[in-house]
Amino acid sequence: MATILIVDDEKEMRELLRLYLEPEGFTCIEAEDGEAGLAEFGRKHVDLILLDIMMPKLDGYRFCMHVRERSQVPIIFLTARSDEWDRVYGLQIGADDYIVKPFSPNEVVARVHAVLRRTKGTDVTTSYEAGPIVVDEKARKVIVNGKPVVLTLKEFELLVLFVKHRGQVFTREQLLDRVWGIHYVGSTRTVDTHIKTLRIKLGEAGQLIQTVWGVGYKFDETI
Amino acid sequence: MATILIVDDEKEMRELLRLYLEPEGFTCIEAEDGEAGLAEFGRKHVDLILLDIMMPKLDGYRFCMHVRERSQVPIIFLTARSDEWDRVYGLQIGADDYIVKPFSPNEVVARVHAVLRRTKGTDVTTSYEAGPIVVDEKARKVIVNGKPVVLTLKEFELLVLFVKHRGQVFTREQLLDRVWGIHYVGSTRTVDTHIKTLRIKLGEAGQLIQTVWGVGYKFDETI
DNA sequence: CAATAATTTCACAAAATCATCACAATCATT
DNA sequence: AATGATTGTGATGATTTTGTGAAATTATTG
Repeated sequence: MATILIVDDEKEMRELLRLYLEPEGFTCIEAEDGEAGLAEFGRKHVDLILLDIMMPKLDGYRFCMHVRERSQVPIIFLTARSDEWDRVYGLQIGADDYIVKPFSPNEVVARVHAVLRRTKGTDVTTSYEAGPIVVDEKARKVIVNGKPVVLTLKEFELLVLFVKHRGQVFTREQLLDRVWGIHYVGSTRTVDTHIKTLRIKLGEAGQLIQTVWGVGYKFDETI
Repeated sequence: MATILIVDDEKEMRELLRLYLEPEGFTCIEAEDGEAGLAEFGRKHVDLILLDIMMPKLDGYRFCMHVRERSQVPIIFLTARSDEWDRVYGLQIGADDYIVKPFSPNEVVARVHAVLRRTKGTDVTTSYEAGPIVVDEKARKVIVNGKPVVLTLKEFELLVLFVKHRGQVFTREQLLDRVWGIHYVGSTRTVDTHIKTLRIKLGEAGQLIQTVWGVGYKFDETI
C-alpha cells in the first residue's frame, strides 16, 4: 500500500501518527527535520508527505518548495494554529491539505485517504503495452491493434491490473479486492461476467486473458 | 529565454515565484528590496520585473519610477490587495500588469507570458489550438471555427485546463481542486453544470469534452 | 442600490453500468 | 463415460452515474 513520509521534529508526534496510520496498512517513514526528510525522500519511493511547518534547520515551507522542484507528491501540512495555514495557502505553496493540531486519529486517516484518492492517477508514466494492446491509464484509453476500444470502468481497471501484473494469476477474491475494493460484498461470479465482456471487447486479444482452472485468471502474452 | 527580476522582501515569495517560472524556461534574478533591485537591474539584462509594492527602503512605487527613468522594461506589480493597484494605476506609473496575492502558479506564468508577448511579440505563445478550438489564455478569448465564443470565468478555466492537458482524464474532485481551489466546499455536481454550459457554448466542438463514465471528464480530439 | 451576470444547488429524467440468476459448456477425476 | 465442480454466457432488473432545466444564491457592474 501507500508509503507515507512523516516529517516532524517531535518524536512523540511522529510515533503518534505512525500509530494511527500503520493499522490502516500504510508504511511509514520518519524524519526529524527538513534536511533528513529530503534525504529520505530521495532514497525511497513516497506516496504522501505529512509535514510539520515549524521545524529546525529546514522549515516546512522551504522543505515543501524543495520537494515541489522535483515531484508532485501530495503533501499535507500539520499546523499548530489555523492561521499558519493562511500563510501556506496564501503562498500557494503547493500543499494538498492541512490538519490543525491537535487532531483526532480519524481525522488524520480520513484526510490521508482523501488526498490520496484525489491525487491518484496524476503520476507521469501511464501507458502500458502488452502485445497488441496499449493501455493509457491517464487518458483511460485502450487501443487494440491500432483501433480504440471503449471499456467500462470495471473492465478498464481489470485490464490495467492484468497488464501491470502480466503473468500473475489472480483469484476472483483478489480481483474483487483490488478493482472493486475490499469492502465489496457480493458474488465472486460477478468477476466472470466482466471478464467475459472484456474478452469480447478485446476481440482476438481477449485470449490473452486466460482462465486458470480452479484458481482464477491471468493475463499472459505467451501461451 | 527571458530573464526575470523578482523584487520582493519575502524570501519565500521570491523562491515561490522562481519555482513557478524556472520550469517554464525563464531565468530568475532575486532582489530583496528596491535598492538591491536597482543594482541588479543595472548589472544584468532583464526582460521583465516582478515587483512587490510593499518593501523596506525603496518601495515598489519609487523603484518603478527609477526604472522608468531609463528603461521601458515591462513591470508586473504584486499587490496584497486589489485597491493598491488603483494607486499604481492612478499614478500612471508605467506598470504593465498586476497580480493580486494570493495567486496561482498558472496565473503568474500566464501573466508573465502575456506581458512579454504584448511588449515584445517574441515570446512563446499563450494560445492553444485543439481541433476547431483556439484558446488565447492571455486575451482570455476563445474562438471556435473562426467565431468568437464568450465564456464565463469557470468555463474558461475549465477549458484551458482541458486543452493544456488534452487526453488526460480529470475526476470532478481534481477539476474542483485545480479550477475552484483546494478549499472549495460544495457539491461535485457543480462541475457537471459548468461542463454542460461549456459544451453548449462550444457547439459541435463541445463533443470534444468527453464524459468518462464513473471517473470524470477529458478533452480528446481523437475518439 | 438595482440590475445583471455568474455560480451553485436541486430535482428529476435519461443513460450507462453493474450484479445476479439460470442454464449451458467445460474440465478434472474416477 | 459418468459425475461433480467450475466456468461461460445471455438476459434482466437494480443501481449508479450523468444530463438537464429551473430555481436559489452569490458576485459583479453600472
